[in-house]
Amino acid sequence: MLGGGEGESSTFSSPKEAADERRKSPAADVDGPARSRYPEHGAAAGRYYVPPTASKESPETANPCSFIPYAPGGAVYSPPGAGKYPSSLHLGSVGFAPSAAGGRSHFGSAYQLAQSPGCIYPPYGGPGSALGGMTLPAAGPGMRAQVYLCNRPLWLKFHRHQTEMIITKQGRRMFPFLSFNMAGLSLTAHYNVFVEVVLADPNHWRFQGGKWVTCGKADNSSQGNKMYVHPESPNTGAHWMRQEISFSKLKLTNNKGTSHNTSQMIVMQSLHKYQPRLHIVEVTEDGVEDINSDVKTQSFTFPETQFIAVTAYQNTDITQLKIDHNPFAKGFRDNYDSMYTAPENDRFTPSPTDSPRAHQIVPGARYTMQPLFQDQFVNNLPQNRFYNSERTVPQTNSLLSPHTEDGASQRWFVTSMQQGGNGTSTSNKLDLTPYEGEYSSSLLPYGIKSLSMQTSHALSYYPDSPFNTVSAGWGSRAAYQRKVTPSLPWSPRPSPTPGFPEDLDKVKPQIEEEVSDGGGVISSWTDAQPSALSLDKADSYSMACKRRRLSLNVPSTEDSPADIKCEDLASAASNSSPYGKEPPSSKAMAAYYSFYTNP
DNA sequence: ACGCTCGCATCAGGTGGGAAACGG
DNA sequence: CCGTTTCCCACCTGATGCGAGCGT
Repeated sequence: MLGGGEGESSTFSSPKEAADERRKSPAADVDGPARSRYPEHGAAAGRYYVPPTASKESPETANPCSFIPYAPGGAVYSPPGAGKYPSSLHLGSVGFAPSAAGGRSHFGSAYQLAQSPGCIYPPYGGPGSALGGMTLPAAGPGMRAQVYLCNRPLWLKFHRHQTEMIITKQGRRMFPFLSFNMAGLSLTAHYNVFVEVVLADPNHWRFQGGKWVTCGKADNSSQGNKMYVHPESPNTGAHWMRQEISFSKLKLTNNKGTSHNTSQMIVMQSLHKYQPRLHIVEVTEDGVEDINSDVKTQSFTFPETQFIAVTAYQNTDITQLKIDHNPFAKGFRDNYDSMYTAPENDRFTPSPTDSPRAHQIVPGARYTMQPLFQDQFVNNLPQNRFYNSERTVPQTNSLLSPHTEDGASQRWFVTSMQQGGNGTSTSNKLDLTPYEGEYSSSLLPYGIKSLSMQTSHALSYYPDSPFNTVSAGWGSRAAYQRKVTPSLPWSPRPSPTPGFPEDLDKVKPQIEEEVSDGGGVISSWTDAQPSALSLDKADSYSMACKRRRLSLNVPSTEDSPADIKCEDLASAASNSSPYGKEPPSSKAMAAYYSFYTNP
């Protein structure tokens, strides 16, 4: 029913067993042989990520969509001994690109790079603007991979307030968690996929006066695991590209001495800023690095996933976002019940009948939350139904599902970096421009066509969700129609809204504006979407926040416009193809899948 | 009888809040 | 003293098992 997922999972009697089995793989075992190739944890202390535009007071930083330091010539923190690796990791890959003459990295080197002290954020050499010109490379060896941050809109929401991640002794999951879609891998080649978390800057941080300020130097002596190998590693390119690759089980801890579950925990220090990085390493079939081959490692960095590790939340805006978006924190939502019992007129938002975005506007658990919730937790699907691990659902749904009303469905895409290639880019900003046309069709072969929308049961895990037909971008939502109650007043799709292209036309320029504009992004969006946002998501959200604690630094209401923008876009995209009976137009896709690229 | 779906109960585990403990 | 960390709590989700109901 679910294509390859079930078949593969059948190998193991349980997810745990499957994971254990995979862990036997040298590559998958972070403590095993493969791992031994990585200079261990202590070395990570010296690795920093320093955005070229460094100053946190700069507009670049202030703008969630422009904080990405892609300037090729950007400042890079380069501790002594950092010079060994190509400074090409940031938003790019090391290797794989056939043309990456100057930047290719040996397979083994990539690992070292991942673990070695020194700079991991080399100048971004991309052109900065791949707008519209981007196409997916044909599958095959030697091509560059593209990686999409599936839940990027959610990450952006958090990033605007400086994301915080709780760390505990026993380990705390990340929220949002990392979730990617991949493309451009060789279908038959085997890859290890893992996440590494490194210091983002050399500072120690503290929350003072309602904002984060640096406070001395970071403790470079941090020890412990910095890597989390995806439990499905190693696996084929086809496997990785089939559906979302999520790291929902990844845990963060401050317990350096922990000896159990080290493979699932990343050790970090409180009040330090970290930057997760995704690595894709081509390996042999048995998961061993092929040291005889060149250019086998690609690394991707999404600046919006940067976060400060804390043992207790500092910024109440972050707390509120967590509560609003993390289903496990539903118990802390104070309007959970009222959202259901309140009369239509008393709600914070009209029913979706009035607007396809209505469910995103209400702060209540089952309104605002659900789509994001699905996004993040689709990964918790019974693993044995898929790939025994943190998989979600087939990319089929995530890419073309019409049930993608939430902006989280958008995929934010990073192509592997072309070393020394088109180094003409002077862009210091994240290129969020929706890519045009060809991408959708190029990507389709990886499952979109092969899997039926109805085959996915991802939403079966949210049977009570009125939005379970809404793909939140975790991409993977498929219609779970059986349990959807058509009579629900907020039924996400009472009548698919036609005219998506028109909406899209409005949305796309706004996104571009957001990307290119520094701090004015939010306001511009707000101004541009007077009616689209008429449901006052912003107001709803702010109201919700007002009923709770409010942090001193940023008015909660500022969140809304940006949030809406992302969600609105996805919503528009989803409307273009009700229930997936027809794929979105290339135009829709262009706006729907914005991406980072550095060809 | 058998297979399937569904609803319910149970349990494990994740969540932030808040108080207490810790430590510089 | 104050900032940080730890622990416990109530609440929630998700996985699982069981039995009832239904159709073949």
